[in-house]
Amino acid sequence: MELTPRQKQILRAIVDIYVSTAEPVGSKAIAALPDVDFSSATIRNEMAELTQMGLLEQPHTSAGRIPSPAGYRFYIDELMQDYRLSLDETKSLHDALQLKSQEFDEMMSQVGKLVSKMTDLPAYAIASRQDQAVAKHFELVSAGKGSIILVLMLSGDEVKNKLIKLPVTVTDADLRLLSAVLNSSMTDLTADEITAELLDKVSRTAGPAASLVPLVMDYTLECLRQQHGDFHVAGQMRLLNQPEFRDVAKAREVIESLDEDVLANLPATLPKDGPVQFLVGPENVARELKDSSVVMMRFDIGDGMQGTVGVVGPTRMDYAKITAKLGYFAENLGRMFQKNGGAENALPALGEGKPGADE
Amino acid sequence: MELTPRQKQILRAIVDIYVSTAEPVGSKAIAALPDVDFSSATIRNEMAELTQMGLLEQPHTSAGRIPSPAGYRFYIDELMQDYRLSLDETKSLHDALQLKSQEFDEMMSQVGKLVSKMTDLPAYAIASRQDQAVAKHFELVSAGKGSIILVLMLSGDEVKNKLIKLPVTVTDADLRLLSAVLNSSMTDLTADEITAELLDKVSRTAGPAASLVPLVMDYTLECLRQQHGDFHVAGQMRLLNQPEFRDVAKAREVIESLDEDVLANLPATLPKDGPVQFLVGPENVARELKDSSVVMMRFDIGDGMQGTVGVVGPTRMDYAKITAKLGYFAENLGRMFQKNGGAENALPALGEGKPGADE
DNA sequence: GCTTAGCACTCCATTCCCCTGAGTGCTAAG
DNA sequence: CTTAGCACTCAGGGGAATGGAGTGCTAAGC
Repeated sequence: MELTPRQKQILRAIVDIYVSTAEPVGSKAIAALPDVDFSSATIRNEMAELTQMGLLEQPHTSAGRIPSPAGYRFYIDELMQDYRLSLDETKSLHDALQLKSQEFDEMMSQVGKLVSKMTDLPAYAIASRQDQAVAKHFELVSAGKGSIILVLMLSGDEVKNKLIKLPVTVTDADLRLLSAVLNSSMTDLTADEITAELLDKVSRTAGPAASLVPLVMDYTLECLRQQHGDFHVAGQMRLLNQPEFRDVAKAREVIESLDEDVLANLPATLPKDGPVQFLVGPENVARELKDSSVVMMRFDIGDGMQGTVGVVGPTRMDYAKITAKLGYFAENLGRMFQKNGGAENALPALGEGKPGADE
Repeated sequence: MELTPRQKQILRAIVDIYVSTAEPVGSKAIAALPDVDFSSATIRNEMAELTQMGLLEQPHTSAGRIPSPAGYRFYIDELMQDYRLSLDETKSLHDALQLKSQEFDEMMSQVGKLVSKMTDLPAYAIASRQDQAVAKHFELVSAGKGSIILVLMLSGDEVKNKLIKLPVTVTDADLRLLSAVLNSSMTDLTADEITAELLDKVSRTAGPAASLVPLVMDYTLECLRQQHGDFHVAGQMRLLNQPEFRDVAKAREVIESLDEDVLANLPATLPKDGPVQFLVGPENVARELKDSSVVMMRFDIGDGMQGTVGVVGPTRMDYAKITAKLGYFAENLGRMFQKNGGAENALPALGEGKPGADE
């Protein structure tokens, strides 16, 4: 798509104005801009052409123009300028960026709420593994009443646990033996490396508690295979702040798809190329989101984990500002999650960083 | 407040009709009911009196009547009849009542979603302790890189864990000694029973790892003192399905208060007397909820824990049906959470019941 | 004395219509 | 190629008219 510089200027102006007013933009409004020195008639001609090209749309004959999805896409790819966060904005972002919890999952949930609050849009956050997980340590603790608790430490200091009911009577000594065997044979292996033969071999050396091996390892494999953490959505109702969702029915459609569909389409919620990705209107797979846009950004958590935060809003979204804010989060969240940062950690009062899973 | 039988009949009819239609009820509508054999004029007279008594309201002169908050309250206290769930309803409740997760907190969150879905209203779920918690077992596991993971088993098979950075170098033997000391001196004690002196004494016998004692015990005390689990809200946007919230601004007010205020007012979200409690309109402490009602119900989780589920909706709510549904949940959730139910467990395919906290 | 038919009255909600104003596309002149 | 001018379109807002549901009151009936 080839646009003349003037066409670009007009398209950018239309996007910018429409994003902030939510009203179709007329030729006069553009002609009135300070750095525009051609008449509204000229602009009308250009606008007609841009409409022809599919970059603009007209709600009705006697209205101004609004950007089409393709128009937004062009804007994002070629016209958008880096938004510089104002001092006030930076400050309030910085102030908000205090994660109270020390529990990993709880932190992710707070991240979602935070991003939602700071962008005034529904947001989501999710953590996913980049590396293959391995078990680091097995611990079997008797919980009385014929059951034990399996505490499983994974790479990345994740801790999982599960109550297991004992199918047979097992002594403490048996449990200790089993723990020892598991810790010597089953640690540092990815899910793929844990073969049936290996399991078999371990069962044979596990002594009286051998019957527990399948129970323990089933759970372990389940944990190792789990690529994604929970999907945390927050601030769905902020969608109602957007004029395009003043119609409750529309809002509900989108919000419901957030609650349900996206969960089923997890992969779609992760950016594919680059740290930031935009899905404009119909670019969204989910039909319910065809009039909405998603901006998602990746951030680094360390320990072979990566996080993704995203916001959902009307296609008429301030992509530049949202990107800037998400970028701020991505940068600083990464730092906050890096528990090994120690004293270098730029943000104060973070406590322990990322503890294992908990609560 | 003394009402004649006929007045009661009329009030009940008005509530029932209004609840299902959301339209003010006129005298004719009542006269048309099958078991009403007095004329609309009589009903008008009675309605005037009920209005006088403050049990009914009139949106405007030429409209029918709607129940006032006091009217709802009277209805709940004296007129409401047990709603018998239809076979279909029971079936869909039963079918929905499958908690996929085996993690406690995750289960509570699912309970919230479930209740919301089945009542078509925003719902919340929260767990709280009835008994004082005590530590059952301490486990310290080296996590490499100069840090350890504390795994703490509490009464009720709750498991908590936390990553602790070591201020000093500690050998595995030191850790084992510390574990042993903690397990022999610090288990089965409530938060109150863990005195400064006791801590002091333990520190003195803990050997080289004594400096870890405060770190470990601070976290332990924090866990022991925590009376409530997370507050899980779900389905906020279902409020939009209610005609009284077609005005987005009103819905937002309520939804926002759900997200924020209620968290701060935790105690208010637990029923005070009896297993079920109704808060009608202005009976709500939060000003934002003064036009809404809350129905909350307690259920038993076992292990010294209790759960509370509640729904939030317009004062025009089908209190009887909601109560029946919540009751169904309360009864069956209780059973599902009782992990000791074993084979008697009425609902199939529940897995392990309530495992410790996790993820 | 309670109940009810009849009736005048009130007032909300809907519809219709008109009008205004913003914005366009086109044409012709610069 | 740009721009002034102009006829045309159409959404949205502001009454006015209309219909209808519901009430309160009065007077007659059981």
